[in-house]
Amino acid sequence: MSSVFTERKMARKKEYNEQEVVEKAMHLFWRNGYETTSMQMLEKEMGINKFSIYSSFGNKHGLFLESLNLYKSKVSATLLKLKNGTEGIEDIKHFFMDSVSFDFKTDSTKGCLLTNTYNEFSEKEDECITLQMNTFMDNLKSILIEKLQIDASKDEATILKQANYLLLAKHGLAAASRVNTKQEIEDYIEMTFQNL
Amino acid sequence: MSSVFTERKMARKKEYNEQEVVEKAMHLFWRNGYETTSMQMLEKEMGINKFSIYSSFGNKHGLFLESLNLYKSKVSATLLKLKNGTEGIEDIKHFFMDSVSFDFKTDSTKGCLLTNTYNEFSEKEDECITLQMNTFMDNLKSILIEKLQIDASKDEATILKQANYLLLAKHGLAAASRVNTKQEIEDYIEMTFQNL
DNA sequence: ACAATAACTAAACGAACGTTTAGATAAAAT
DNA sequence: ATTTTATCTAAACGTTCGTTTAGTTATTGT
Repeated sequence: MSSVFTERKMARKKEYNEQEVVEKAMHLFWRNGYETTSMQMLEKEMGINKFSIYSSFGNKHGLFLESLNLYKSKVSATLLKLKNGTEGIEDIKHFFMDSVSFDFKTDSTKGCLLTNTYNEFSEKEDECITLQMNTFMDNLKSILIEKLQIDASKDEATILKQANYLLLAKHGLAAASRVNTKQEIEDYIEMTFQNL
Repeated sequence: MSSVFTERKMARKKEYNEQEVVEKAMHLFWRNGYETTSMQMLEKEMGINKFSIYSSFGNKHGLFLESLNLYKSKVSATLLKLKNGTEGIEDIKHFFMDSVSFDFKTDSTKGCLLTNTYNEFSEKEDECITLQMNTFMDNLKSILIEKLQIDASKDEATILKQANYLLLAKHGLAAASRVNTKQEIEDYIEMTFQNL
């Protein structure tokens, strides 16, 4: 995304807002995945020409990274809420609920963009995406550990075990939000937290 | 796959065994997914020409279906073991362990072909694959319900809830087998069954 | 007013995809 | 031995992909 500082001499104004078109691109990637989404589809959905896409985002991959960042910025609110919580496991449970609500809000059949991306790119060899994914996962894991540590009675091994358990549960949860009903998912969350 | 009965007059013998080359195709699909695996890669891996692939399996999609069937036939042993078990939840737990062992046996980074396929095609609209996946999932779910019903003290609602929980857990498990260590996965299974 | 230039449209690019086909080869049938 | 035909090789097919480019339009600076 070109900075405002790099636009020295402006001969003609852009007829679109970059943030707005990224939002549209994000929804398309969210629904269809990276590979299945073609430049043609993006052109149509974003309402701008291929040339404009390339001049603003470099290439398809760059646009996808911007879409990922936008998604992350949108979920950062719920993540921050978890981070600032003081009630330990209850905060994590609320985070799970919030995540499901977020992914259900706009469209119930898309799941979590990050998890979808994680799945799609685990087969590929894309260092850039892999790094982004691992960073996010590691960050989430460390927050989970932090919350679990609030209960001082647990030893380090138990905490790590439970953090892993929750991370995998979150993964299954994201996948489920594309096929299961909201009730089934809430039941799943309920059961997941029964044995912590 | 052409039946032996359709080969009325054989003018020249096939230089390959169809079951053998499907096995090789399956491993390629397993590792890379459907879309990422190209006919060129399949040619090389299977050791036969594109013409031979098309004459034996119709097209890429047909070959993939055969690969799925082969995979299912391979996991059917562990599924049968679960079906014939009499110890309820303990059988399910063993089934989870067996599944992980199976997917770890050949290569630790491929996960479960069925789950991978389920993830990849959930975005697409492929009735044939979707039907195959749903059939398998429904079948597994009914078996889980059957095993949970062995404990007569549980009411129907609890059983359905637990079956869903286990189905989602199995999904998370399959995804995990591509990134987590065997120890982490066994810990996860242990925790999953703590409150059933 | 006019030159400079960024943003637009639309066509074309080369590469890769899944699929088909023309022709050579080898085994069976007569 | 010759014809027939299934299987082989290898080249080509038409599409679609992501990407680039040539040419037009609109805004800015002088």
